[in-house]
Amino acid sequence: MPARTGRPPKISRADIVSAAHRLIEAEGTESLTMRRLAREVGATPMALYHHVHDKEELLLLLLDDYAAAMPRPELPDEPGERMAAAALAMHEALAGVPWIVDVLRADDLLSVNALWYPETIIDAAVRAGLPLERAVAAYRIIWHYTAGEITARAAALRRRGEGRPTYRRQVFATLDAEALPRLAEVGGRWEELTARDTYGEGLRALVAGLLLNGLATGRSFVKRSGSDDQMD
Amino acid sequence: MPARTGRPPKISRADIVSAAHRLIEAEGTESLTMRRLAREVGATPMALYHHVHDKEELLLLLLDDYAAAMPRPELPDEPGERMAAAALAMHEALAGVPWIVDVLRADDLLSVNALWYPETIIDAAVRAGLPLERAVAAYRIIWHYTAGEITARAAALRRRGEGRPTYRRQVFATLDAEALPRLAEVGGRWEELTARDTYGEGLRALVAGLLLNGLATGRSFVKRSGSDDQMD
DNA sequence: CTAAGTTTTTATACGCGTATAGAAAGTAGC
DNA sequence: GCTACTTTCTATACGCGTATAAAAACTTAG
Repeated sequence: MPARTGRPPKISRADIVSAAHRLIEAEGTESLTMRRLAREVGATPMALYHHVHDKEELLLLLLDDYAAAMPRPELPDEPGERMAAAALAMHEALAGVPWIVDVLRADDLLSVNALWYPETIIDAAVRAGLPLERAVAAYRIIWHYTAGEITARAAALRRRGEGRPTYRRQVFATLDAEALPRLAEVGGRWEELTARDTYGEGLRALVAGLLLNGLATGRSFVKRSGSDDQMD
Repeated sequence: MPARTGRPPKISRADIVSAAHRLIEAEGTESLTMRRLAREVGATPMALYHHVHDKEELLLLLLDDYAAAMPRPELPDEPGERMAAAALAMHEALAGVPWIVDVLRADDLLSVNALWYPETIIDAAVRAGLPLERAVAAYRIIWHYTAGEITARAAALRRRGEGRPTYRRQVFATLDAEALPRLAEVGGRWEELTARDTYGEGLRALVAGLLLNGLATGRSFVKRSGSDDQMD
């Protein structure tokens, strides 16, 4: 029964998504606006909203296509390495998407086709000996770190893009060396140091710490200080 | 010489910032728009732009006031605990600012009055035995994790605020249990598990891993996989 | 053929951040 | 007092995401 009731659609969700891909490819991220996209598919802006709930959903659909196309890396067997490798792949995938920041305000799962990453990381954590609940927590912690790093990376890129007097230079110029000796010591090297890619380093530290914590009976080398594990 | 040349200002940067504070206090974050704020100080919207570069700068100024007023916690002496305590304080401070997400797209330093946090964390890392460069890297890694966690937290709050069918429920409903066994195993408990506050846990793991890594001569328990420490 | 019902598309409008151009309101030099 | 010069503020406009209401284009029931 291909005959449906109601006015026949002029555009489809797939049309919209593929037009969005084309648009981004051809004219860059900034050209992807609902109005421009509507012109591209030959409809009015509001027509789009019958096919996607809002712009954020559209970006998620784009990301989903993107995630589906990403190659999945060979994974090492050792659980810790496996977690790290999957997280690095996730990071690499996200870092390649220029509009990612607009979608990273979402939660931890992103799109259906991206679920391979949490699945793999959680599975590796379980194989490392963590109970399922803690493995989920470990994944989320890794996710938070990853999303935060990507966001900062995008911000840094943006900063270089604009001409602005960097603000940080101003901060370090008017820095009170008595109150903030370490920062003063770093001084002008801040720019240089923060240009380095420390994702891998942080990730390895994080994984090491998570597995250490999860396997040991003692909670952590850091004594619990009373205010640091409330439930929100 | 209090006599300056040019048209005398009707409003000042301080006026704007304090009006913004009032506005947020009285009517919530969403009411803070440049146009509304202009009405509040009795000027046209564009007049504001002679005192702040853009809205993001305004938010940074607000955050700066906020950071100045935040109490600074007693810090333990043991370096690892000290790092964690400072980071927890930073996290707590940020988590209390509802519009923080709009400002977290910025970089690592935020505002002048917030510099106490990086200073303290870096100092503690140095006391723990890390060379200065690695201490800075450690701080940035902690920052990325913290910013990411705050962003996700805000997203979760937003999600609860809207009525939307959660999308995650939909994801887990149509989940391919063969391809994604761990996620299927978690199933409906995802919502519950991800509502938990894991910041403290992740932070302890991170600090432990960072200090482990920094002090040991070997790089990490994770073998370097070749693609994970490029410089960008 | 017509009337009702359903789905999709259009028209219009709102408030947003902010770019640009120029008017307003002072001081300083003559 | 007039003219320059400087600083600040106003007027207008653009494109953005999207809410709301109505029109358009079908199918189905009678």
